[in-house]
Amino acid sequence: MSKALNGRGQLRDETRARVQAVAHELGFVPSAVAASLLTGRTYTVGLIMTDHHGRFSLPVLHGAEDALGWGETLALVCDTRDDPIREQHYVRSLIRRRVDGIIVAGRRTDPRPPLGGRPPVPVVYAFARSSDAADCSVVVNEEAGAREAVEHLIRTGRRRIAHVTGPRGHASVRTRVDGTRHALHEAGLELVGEPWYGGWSEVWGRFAAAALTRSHPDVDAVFCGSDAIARGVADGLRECGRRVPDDVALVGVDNWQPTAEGCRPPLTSVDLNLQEVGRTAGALLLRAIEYGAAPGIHTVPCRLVVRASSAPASG
Amino acid sequence: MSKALNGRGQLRDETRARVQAVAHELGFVPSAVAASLLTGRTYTVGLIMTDHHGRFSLPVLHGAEDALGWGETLALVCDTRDDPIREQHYVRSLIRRRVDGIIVAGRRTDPRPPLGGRPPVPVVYAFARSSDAADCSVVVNEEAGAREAVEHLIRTGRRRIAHVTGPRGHASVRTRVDGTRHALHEAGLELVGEPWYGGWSEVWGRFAAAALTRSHPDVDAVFCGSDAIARGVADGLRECGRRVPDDVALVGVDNWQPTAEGCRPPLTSVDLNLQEVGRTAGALLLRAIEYGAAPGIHTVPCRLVVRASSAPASG
DNA sequence: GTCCCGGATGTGATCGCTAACATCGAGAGT
DNA sequence: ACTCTCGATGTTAGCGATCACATCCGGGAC
Repeated sequence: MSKALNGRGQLRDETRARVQAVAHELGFVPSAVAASLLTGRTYTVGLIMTDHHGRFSLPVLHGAEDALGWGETLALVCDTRDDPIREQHYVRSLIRRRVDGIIVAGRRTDPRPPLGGRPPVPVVYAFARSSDAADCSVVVNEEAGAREAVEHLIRTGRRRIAHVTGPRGHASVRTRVDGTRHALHEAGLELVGEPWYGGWSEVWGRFAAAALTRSHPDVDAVFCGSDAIARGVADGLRECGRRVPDDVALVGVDNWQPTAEGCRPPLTSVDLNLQEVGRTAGALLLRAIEYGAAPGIHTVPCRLVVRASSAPASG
Repeated sequence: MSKALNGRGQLRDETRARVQAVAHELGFVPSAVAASLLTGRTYTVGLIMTDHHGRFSLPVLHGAEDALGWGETLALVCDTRDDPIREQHYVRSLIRRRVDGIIVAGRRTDPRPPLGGRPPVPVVYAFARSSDAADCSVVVNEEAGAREAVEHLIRTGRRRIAHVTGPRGHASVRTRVDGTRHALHEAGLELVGEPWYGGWSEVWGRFAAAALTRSHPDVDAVFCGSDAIARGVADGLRECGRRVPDDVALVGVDNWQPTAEGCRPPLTSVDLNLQEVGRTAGALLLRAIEYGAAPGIHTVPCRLVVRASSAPASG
């Protein structure tokens, strides 16, 4: 019977067909539970996510689903709401369920402490790497992303480039500042003023735009640490009488559709390729499950999505 | 042993403690797989979602997680990307895995065809009800939400109220128009002009605001079909020289933080209570699993979140 | 006619746990 | 003192698959 349904043993085609027909007739569906008990594989992985807006975790989940083969392997999704107790709880629950592996999707790119509870299965950290270098992590190459954004601005004729970004404490913020400086330096340019550290919000973007216009009226481009900031900057600049992109070009980060396309003008943005992060994490996890762990930090490139906000200067 | 760890059989406390201690020492974790095989319950449910931004599904997932008791019962998440083939595939996969039940989270409120494949387990539809009335669905009371929004506007002194909303084809759009008309009628008022049907985007909101200002310059409030539209309307009105909320009050729908709080001024919005929808769906599913199905359409109320955009008229 | 061979089919042990049943032992009732 | 009972502990079948092995059968070779 198992032979007929899985096509494993050797038996006549006709027999196989008959068994399958009867099975279908009876609505019989073999139990994956019983198979798991014997083989030790559940074809199920845990996906631990820590952000409940899902702005980062969801694309990761989708990528992972792709890699896990649409239902071949399914994901048990656990939202920890950033609570270590809950995380611990979920990990135990996953272990009890004998998942084949675990993906941990972060919310910030700062390294996070590895999963507690000594999971006896492979773990892959996605987006936020584990602070233990012996773990397997998949991260976005944010520095290259920032560099690409700035190079794009330079290529389209901008020279006086400022950087308005999020809170100093975030690893992403520092990395993006480094990338920005690097790209400018390579082109023989300097950042206009210091980086403007603030929040991730539009309000901060508007405020920064006003201040920036006062202190550096000659700025002709702003690279922003997020789409929300960029959108605030766009509105702020417009209200100060600067035209985007004619007077000032803008590039954001996240390529978050609602913000990037609602912005006036639509926003050029660095896409963090989170789906690809998820896909890579899923693929690495599968490989780790079958052939053993592949520790290290795996990097996925960003992708610059060009829209109207960074059109070449009219002059 | 099973008795000691689950505290089920009757045995001396000391024995129980000793067994537990040794088990912990050895890092022994009992296998839920084996238990499921025997008891027939996996303490796992399927969550089928159809929107991959997750703007609707994710809150539903969180609510469901609450109801399912943080790890007591976990959810296998499947994103169908609105593809019936993939949905079918996932359902089969869930059945093979012997999930205890399935939650189907929609993306639009229009009734959807019930799940194919005759799942032998309870199914609860969340947000989008099943078109089969014999199924169990949890939906938001959008009409009451619209009514509440309009009543709020009336209570704060508005009389000339217009409605800018999404595409005519959507059930939500029709329901919200009905709620709006109903509330106005009860107060002895009439909608200013016809409802403005369009898209869900900011662009449409901006366009509609300009047109509305031209055709009905005396409008003192706009109830919008979504936060994105409302935000567009806010920008459009401002550019036509109307002040929000002094001249025109605004209310949106979705209470989607980034949009509602990024808006100038911050947006009063009807919260669809999706988390509560998820919680109810989870609770109903558990009840259905243990005591049999509770068919019918269960309704969850909306919640009006008041922000600056609907402050009473200054005059 | 007998033997052997290979493909087709049947059989049973096993995965890890639970629940029902068997057993055991000590204190109480007669 | 003997049984009776009840609470504590030990034993075992079986959940539903898989896989290795046993069996079976027909045909070809000798």
